[in-house]
Amino acid sequence: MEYKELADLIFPNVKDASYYEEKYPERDLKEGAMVTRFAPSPTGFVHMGSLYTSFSAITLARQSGGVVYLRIEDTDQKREVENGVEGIINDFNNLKIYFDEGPTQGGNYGPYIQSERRDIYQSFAKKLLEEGKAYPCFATEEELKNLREMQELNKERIGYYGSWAKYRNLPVEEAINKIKNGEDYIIRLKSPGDFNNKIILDDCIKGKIEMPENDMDIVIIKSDGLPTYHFAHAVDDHLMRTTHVIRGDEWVSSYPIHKQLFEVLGFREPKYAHIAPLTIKEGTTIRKLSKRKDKESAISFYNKIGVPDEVIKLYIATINNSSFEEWYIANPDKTIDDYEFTFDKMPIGGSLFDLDKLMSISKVYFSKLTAQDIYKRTLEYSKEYDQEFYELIKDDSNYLTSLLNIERNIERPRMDIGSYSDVKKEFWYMFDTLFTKVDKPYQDVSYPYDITFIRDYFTKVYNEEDNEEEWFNKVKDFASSVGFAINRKEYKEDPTKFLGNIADFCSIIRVMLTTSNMSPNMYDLLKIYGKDKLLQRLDIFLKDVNN
RNA sequence: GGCCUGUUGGUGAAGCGGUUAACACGUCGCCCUCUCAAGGCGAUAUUCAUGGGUCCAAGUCCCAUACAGGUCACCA
Repeated sequence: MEYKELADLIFPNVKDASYYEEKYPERDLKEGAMVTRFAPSPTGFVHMGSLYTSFSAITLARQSGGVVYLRIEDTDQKREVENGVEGIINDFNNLKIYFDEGPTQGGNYGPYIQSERRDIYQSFAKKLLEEGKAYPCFATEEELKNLREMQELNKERIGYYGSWAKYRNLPVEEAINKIKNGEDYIIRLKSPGDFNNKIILDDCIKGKIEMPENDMDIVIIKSDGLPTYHFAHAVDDHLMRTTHVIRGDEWVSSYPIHKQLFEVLGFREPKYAHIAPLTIKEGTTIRKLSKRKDKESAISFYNKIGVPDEVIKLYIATINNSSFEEWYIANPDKTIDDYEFTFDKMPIGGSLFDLDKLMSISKVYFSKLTAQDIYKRTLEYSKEYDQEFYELIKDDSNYLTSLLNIERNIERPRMDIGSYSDVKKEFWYMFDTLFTKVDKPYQDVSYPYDITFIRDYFTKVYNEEDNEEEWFNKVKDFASSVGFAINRKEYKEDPTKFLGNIADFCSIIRVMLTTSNMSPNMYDLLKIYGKDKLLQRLDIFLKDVNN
């Protein structure tokens, strides 16, 4: 009776908890369907870590025929970021990642923003108060600090528990009086636990973990009337009928609190899957990938360098399930959606984030695209990030597309492009505007012999109409006539008999056009560039190199 | 400090009591080739942090030690 009076005094105008139990009934889903969620705080943007965790929640729900929803955990008003919620939702939209329920699309289990659920938490807190399972605590910051110091001094476990919990057994009338006097307070759980008891977390990923039972009188409602993470977790995941709580493994150690909360509230406990964090090496130490320190943590980083979102997803799938990569190599025509992700293939410890690996996945990804596709996306990319290149390619899709087609429509396509920005790096020399901008394009080029014969090749031999075989035969004939070996073995036997090998001859042409001795197939490049322009570049080349 | 977790090659990792210790990235050779990318072949862990133990048999189970990470708020 006294408890009831106290509860009514603290929360006079909230609905009975049973109201919410009825409002949010058990979901009608088929056997084995998982209900998962992604529950970020509204920091304003999505980063690799959140993408990684949400990926598991989403795929597991989808492939089991279940439901995944987005819940915003904004119970810390001090951490409020302007437009934080919108930012996150926008990022997910841009990545084409969709939730079944959430702040924007709604759903039957909302609201999906915790600050809008205040009354719900208070109803359940009131219920606990009425049952004597929670109590108001009037401890000041000062008192708590002293308590901590005392515990440190005595080498006791630190925290608000057992006999240290000063207000736990405060007579109810006194509590009522204090409240009526306007004293500040918060609501704490009256923990029924014993630290010497053992409980077991049967984690879907990590397996069985034994931990001591919780005996801390943790805060459930803060002085601003909002719940702590722990309390909100229990209430929300119960009411939203979550079956699998998939979250970062920094939460493992608070599991005893959560288990107890579910018990005290009379809720059925969900299954837990604790995901190991993405880590990064800094010098010799390994630490969690930080959204503030690490540039490769931001999705915008990949947008900027032109790595497609799909590649990020592929990379995440690769580290999320150890056998995905092998499967994907064996089934190149399938997509992520065709793969069945399972808990037992998820990493238990942290995974080191590896940008090299991501770029390698990207190259494979690009090699499967069509030239038209790459052109279209490069156009979009350069419009935003490289205006100069955009102007060069926007009105002539054929030119770039034909370049991108070199060695593409074959069984083993080229794998040298890993981002939209690589397109320019790969073909810049094919655009005169870019080429003439370079100060001395051939400054590092020199030959131990006179190369003016190359003019003869272009004026007398080179014919744009030739097919590749004819072209190469003529190259060989000409090279041979000016003193190059056209047979590798012959050249190896006695190099002094020749000016160089056929490869060296080809390299002169290649360097002339590209300034580099690495390039895609030369026959195609020459043909696409065109003979008239080749002669112009030849002039520049001979002038510069002879200097 | 308490509690929890992890430690397999240059890197990410597979492995669940008996395998030549997968696979991928990287690196290095050779082959192919007009170059590069790709591709083919091969080399990169006599050994799974260290020390004990259990067992006919241990990377795999147990115990210690070391190192690394997480967590111990009116933050999530």
